[in-house]
Amino acid sequence: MPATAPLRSRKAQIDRTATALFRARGFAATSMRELATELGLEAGSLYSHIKSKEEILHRVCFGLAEEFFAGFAAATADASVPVAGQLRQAIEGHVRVLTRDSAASAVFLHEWRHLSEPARTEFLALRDRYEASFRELIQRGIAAGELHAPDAAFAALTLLASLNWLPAWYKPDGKLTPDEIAHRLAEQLLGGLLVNA
Amino acid sequence: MPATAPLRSRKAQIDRTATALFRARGFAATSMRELATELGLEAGSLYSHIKSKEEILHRVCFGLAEEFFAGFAAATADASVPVAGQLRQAIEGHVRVLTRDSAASAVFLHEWRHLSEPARTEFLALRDRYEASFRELIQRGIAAGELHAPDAAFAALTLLASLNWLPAWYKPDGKLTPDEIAHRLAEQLLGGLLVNA
DNA sequence: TTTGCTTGCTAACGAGCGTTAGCAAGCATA
DNA sequence: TATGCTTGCTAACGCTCGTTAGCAAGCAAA
Repeated sequence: MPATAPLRSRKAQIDRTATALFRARGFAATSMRELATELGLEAGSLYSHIKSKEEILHRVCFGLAEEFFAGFAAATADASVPVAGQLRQAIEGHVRVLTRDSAASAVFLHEWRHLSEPARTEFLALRDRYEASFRELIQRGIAAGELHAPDAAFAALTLLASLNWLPAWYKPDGKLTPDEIAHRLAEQLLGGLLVNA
Repeated sequence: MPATAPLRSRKAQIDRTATALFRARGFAATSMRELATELGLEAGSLYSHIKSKEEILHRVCFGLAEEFFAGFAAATADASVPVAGQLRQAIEGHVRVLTRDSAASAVFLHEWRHLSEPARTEFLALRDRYEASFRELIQRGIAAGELHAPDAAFAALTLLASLNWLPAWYKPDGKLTPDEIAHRLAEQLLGGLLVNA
């Protein structure tokens, strides 16, 4: 009995609110009653829209994984671009996803461990594949003489680490726009990678 | 009725085991019964040694904070060392703490949010102070012409981010020793900061 | 031998958890 | 008017949670 038509589907509202709570309190410490209250509902009512608490987490984690892959694919689609440029675009794409929905990103980064099997293993496989993509890109950059690093795997981990800390401090109303942040991060991180820094 | 004298106090054993569980499952998802089982005890027996579940978390978080501050103080004690050298030592000190007890480090980095007030606010103040120390060190390095970065605060966040990802992938029996990791991280991160990279 | 500390047990408490069953109101479509 | 989908309620289920009370065994010091 909705008084006004919901802007998005109720399910999407639940996902959004749950994501914010999961980020703030953690998945395990967020109760369905808390989530329902935040939405002005009773706990039982949630189950008209979702199957389980974990289903929400699953959707958030795998949904964001898709976004990250899409961003990387777009950044590396044009093979005529120098590898360093592709890496810069991949960094900016990654940051764009992180800033577009930093709550979901934080959940993606930290709460996946509460997925039960086999989802957990599937998720880790996706994450490994994503990291491998960066590693291979850096490797190609080293081979092409555009980048320098003692260890591509090490460099990839460090690079993603720097980026992934972003949701911990990013505020949408901060003085830096997402694009400025992305650009600055790319500059600073590539400064340690580019041959002629 | 201990058959053999405990190597360390029972309390310390509880802390260590709890830390490992908190890291693996998260604070909220770790039950006292699980912790007790891991130690070969019943849940109620834990309370002969500790006051509460949160007390363990408190000890771990604030204990590690002390270690980080001690490392930083040692790294920056000698004012005759160039600032870049002090920063390198601070990085290595930070990595040393992270690798010496990566489980406790992971808890320190991610589970502090389950501290209740006022401990939570106190903890965040400590963390802010630690970040500020790095920021000021970088600032001094920029002022002295030893480092270059568009924004010291930004550089400090990025630097700590790279380091703090370490507990997520560090394995004590990996091919790199803690010192090698520390050195390599310092190289790569300073490579983007040093004037003559 | 007495005292007291450390260590551990069993049993239970009140509370909160995720989830389900059954029902019903409003709405769009046929 | 009839059908069925969306949305929401109340009440309750079985279960697990952190924690406490009361008791007792082993040991070290007095």
